[in-house]
Amino acid sequence: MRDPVRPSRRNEIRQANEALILQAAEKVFAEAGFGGATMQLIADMAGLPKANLHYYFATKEDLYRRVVQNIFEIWLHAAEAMDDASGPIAGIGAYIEAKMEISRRHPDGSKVWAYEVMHGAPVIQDYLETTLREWTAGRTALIRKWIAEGKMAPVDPDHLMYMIWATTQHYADFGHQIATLNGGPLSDAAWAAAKESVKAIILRGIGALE
Amino acid sequence: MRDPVRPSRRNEIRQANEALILQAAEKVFAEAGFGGATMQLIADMAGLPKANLHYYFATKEDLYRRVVQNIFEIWLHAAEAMDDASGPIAGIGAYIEAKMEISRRHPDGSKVWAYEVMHGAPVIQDYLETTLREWTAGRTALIRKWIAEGKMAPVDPDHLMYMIWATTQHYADFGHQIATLNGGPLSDAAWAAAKESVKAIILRGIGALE
DNA sequence: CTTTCATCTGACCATACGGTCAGGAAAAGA
DNA sequence: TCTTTTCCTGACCGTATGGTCAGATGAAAG
Repeated sequence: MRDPVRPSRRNEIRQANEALILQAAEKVFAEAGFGGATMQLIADMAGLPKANLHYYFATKEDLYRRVVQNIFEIWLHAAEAMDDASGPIAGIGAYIEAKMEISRRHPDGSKVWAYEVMHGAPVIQDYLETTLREWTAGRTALIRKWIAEGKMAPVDPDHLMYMIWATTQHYADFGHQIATLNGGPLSDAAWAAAKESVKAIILRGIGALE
Repeated sequence: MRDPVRPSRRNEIRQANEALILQAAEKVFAEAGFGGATMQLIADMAGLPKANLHYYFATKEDLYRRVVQNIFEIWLHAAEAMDDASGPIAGIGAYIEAKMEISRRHPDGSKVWAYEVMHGAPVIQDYLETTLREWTAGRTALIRKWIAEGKMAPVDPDHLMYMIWATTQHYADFGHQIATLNGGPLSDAAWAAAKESVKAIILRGIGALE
């Protein structure tokens, strides 16, 4: 009997190729949208024959769905720092930092998500209605608690979340526009300044005290 | 000689059909992206034969370019209220209100712009480098002036603009996600609350005093 | 070695796409 | 009315796309 924990050579091949394809697909979907992306382009970027893609992912939609799910899970994890915090300055500050860092490291995933939602979320509507809804309810409850404890001003928690999502993801989704206005991609220092600007305005804007 | 001011019957036809096609195109491009949109879909939505579209717009790209230019000009005009103001509370407040209203009235245009920028601005790169750059420089100069006059906190004007753009356009681009979390489209009251929330957080966040 | 099964791939197919074109219909001018 | 110009459209074309499949290749099991 084979040990399922220690991956066999075959499992290694499968995992490596799926990761390779997903990485290429994320980039192509981000650059061209679902309709503009072609399996041939993704195959070329992954360095594999097109037929091989269809061996691992039955259809273009399957592949796209996996890419969207990836970024969604990354975002969900970003809020863990928020839950452990005792107040908005630490909690929301850490969440903003985490989201900004994701925008910097995974701009393509962010774009694919934006593309998906903008077009009516045809493949992840169920996620929005279940996982994201519950997730948001939990975080807005935490914000309401902080408001009740007098740790921040009585702002609408939903609109606050939208502002955080919008602003942090803007640095990924509209990175090209920002780079053009900036005269080139943001440097390390410029990214740090962006983080601080966003944190400063939002934390002051919600009257965070602790 | 024909009077060029009073439009002839032919000019009426041309103007009406171009507007009809542009309206349909904006919707289809917003729903499907450039690659996912088809001339046939746009034609069906406009109620015209596909060949008729090619009579008014030579190529799909020409049509797309016109749609993108439309929303860009609408946005540029939205800042006029800002220029006339004597301080950030009136100026930035009015600008946010105007941008929010556009997100509500022209969500499709906003999505097409987002799509275009996200994919590297292939058809409006020159606009970003010229018109938008100058426009932004003018507005950040105004903000710097207000800061120098002690009318607001010394925030980075560029990142403030990004935050305003990101947040206001989020209500258009991610309107579907917001509607899902909200349990349906935003009501008139909910839109008003959103406007007030955004204005309150940002104006407090930049320490606006006048 | 033999068998088995996952992995891989060139060649192929039906479909749908953007765009063209010849010629008809309608409006404007003479 | 006759001519000219614009407007309109069904039919068509070359191309590119997502997806299929038979069969080759390579790894593991007996």
